[in-house]
Amino acid sequence: MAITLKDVAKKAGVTVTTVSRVLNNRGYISDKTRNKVYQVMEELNYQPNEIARSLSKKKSNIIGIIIPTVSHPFFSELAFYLEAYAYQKGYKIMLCNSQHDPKKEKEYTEMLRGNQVDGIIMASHTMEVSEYENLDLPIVTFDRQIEGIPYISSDNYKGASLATNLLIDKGCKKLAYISGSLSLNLLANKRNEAFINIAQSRNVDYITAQTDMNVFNTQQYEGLIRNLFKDHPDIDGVFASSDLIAANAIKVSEQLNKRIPKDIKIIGYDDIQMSSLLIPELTTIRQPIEEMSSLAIELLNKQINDNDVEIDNILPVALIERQTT
Amino acid sequence: MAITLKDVAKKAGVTVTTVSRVLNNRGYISDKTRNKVYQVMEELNYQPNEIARSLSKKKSNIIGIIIPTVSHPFFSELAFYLEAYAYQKGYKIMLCNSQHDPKKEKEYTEMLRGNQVDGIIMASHTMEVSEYENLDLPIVTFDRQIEGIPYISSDNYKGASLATNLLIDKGCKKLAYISGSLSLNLLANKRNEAFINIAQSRNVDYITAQTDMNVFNTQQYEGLIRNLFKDHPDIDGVFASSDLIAANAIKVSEQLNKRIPKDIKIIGYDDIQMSSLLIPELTTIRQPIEEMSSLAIELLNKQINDNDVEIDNILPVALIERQTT
DNA sequence: TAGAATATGTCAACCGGTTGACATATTCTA
DNA sequence: TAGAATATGTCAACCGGTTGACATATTCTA
Repeated sequence: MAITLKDVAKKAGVTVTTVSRVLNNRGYISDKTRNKVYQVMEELNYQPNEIARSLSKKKSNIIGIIIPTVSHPFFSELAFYLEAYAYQKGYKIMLCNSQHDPKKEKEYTEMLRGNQVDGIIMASHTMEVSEYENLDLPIVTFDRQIEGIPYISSDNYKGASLATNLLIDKGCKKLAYISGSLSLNLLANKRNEAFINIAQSRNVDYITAQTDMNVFNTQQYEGLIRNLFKDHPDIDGVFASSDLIAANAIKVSEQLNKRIPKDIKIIGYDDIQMSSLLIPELTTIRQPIEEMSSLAIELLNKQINDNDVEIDNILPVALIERQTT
Repeated sequence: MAITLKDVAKKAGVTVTTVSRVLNNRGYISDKTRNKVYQVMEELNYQPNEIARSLSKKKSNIIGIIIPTVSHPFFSELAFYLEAYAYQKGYKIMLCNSQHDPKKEKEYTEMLRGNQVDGIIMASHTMEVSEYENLDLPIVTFDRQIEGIPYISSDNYKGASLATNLLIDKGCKKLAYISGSLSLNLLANKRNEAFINIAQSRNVDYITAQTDMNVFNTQQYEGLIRNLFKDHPDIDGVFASSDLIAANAIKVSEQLNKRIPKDIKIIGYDDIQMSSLLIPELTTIRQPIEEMSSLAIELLNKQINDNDVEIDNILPVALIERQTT
């Protein structure tokens, strides 16, 4: 049977009010009484019931994170840092994999709302803007700009510019930009925009290709890339919107006997840990995943505590040159 | 201000008892009343307060998962499936990254206990056995055998046998087994055992190398492997205890101009998604990550519902031959 | 028509902790 | 010594939902 605050009070010879005062560092408490209470709690292996505390204080200290899939390397790293920084600030993380399915996204937000989470970090973006209005919760989004909601993004335009210019500077004549679906109005779509703008302004031939919305696995990436390379064998420069897509492009290039970087140069986006593990090591645009995570928790925490926050949070990217260019 | 059950009852013209009956499908409720209540809940955008329900029902429907780090590809995949299967059964996942730190592991279990989780899936194993006894919670462990606690593992001995025999059958004369720390008494250590047994019984020269306990990143793997290859340049067969370590071995081999599989053959363990993305594609021992996850949730669910469960759950492995052997 | 079945209401205790308002006791300070 | 400061207790309402026990009303069935 679970030990309650009442048991602690009884054994410590004080009232539940006193125990609560000790726990919440509220009011006057002598060191003698405080130590006695802590000692009894330890003896009884007492753990305050966070559910009861949440109900009473109307604060759960739980943050929900909704991501497309935690098995994707970018999001697994993001989840790792989010949890670490959240924990430092006394929050717990509830993990939700939406697989970019609007229905699941909606379900998860409802679930999180019912669980009285203190806030939501939204890194999955298929829900309609209007559906955010019903939430009445602190929210931080990644890569999506919604009126009144603070968002975090890396400088996508700059990143894509760096990548596209590098490919051109290194002599590429036919560029390809490979990404996930552009049908969501995400800030990451600026990568596509920059790619096109720069290719056009520098008079370089280019093509773009997108996956379907909920594509995160290797077979589908491979298929798309293989077809692209078959249809456009003169592609000699690839900019991919993620390192994972880039890794697939490396793979297909190898299979088609395109030497990297001699015959084809490849640039990714993210700089996930895996990118330096590839052979050849991937040149990529680095998103500061850890900083983004830390900032997300900071922004959310501020909102939870009714502090003002910056709405627009664009973090700098960096070009990380390795062996694919 | 949050809508409560009371508001719903008032607007629907029934009592809170009736609304509760509708919500919990308890007692007699006419279809007319049921529909009316649901309609009002929708109009008011009412979401039952799961915190209050958890306190009342003494069931949170939350499962804690403690893993070394979700950014490791094996654990990110595991976390993905755990969350998916848990959600199907009405559970929510609280994510905890322990980084194989005993102190953090202890903290997380305490935190989860305070949050009244219905159970814990433990895939991080530095806590003393005695510390599990205080938990009084349904638990499932991965890869660790603790008296009275159901565990899940793949057939480590079989997997390592398949790998070691394959290397020898393919002509390797000097084998190396590279793994994480063996100082924890984990079932995965049977891989080491099998490796040594088979090498010895088949009279093949071998060596083993281990990382420190909390090593999960590439630089440290690389350093260890590079030193190993430098000190033992005749190694021509590598069995790694994870695909991630194997990927590093591939990398270092390339750097040292060891051709794969001609000069050196490499086998991993896990068959994470990344393994087929490597160049050359990795031969590995497949752990059925999805099945293990599904089973873990099943075992935990049964315990939560006071049903008997199997303690020993060893899942079969498979040899997946690709290009590194 | 009597009794059973269906349907909803009344009532209040319960889950485990929090907290405001005030009372009481003791110690400290000017 | 009076008043302030420190320290703990008393009391009960509160958080939002659940539920048992019973009452009351209506409808159905033999």
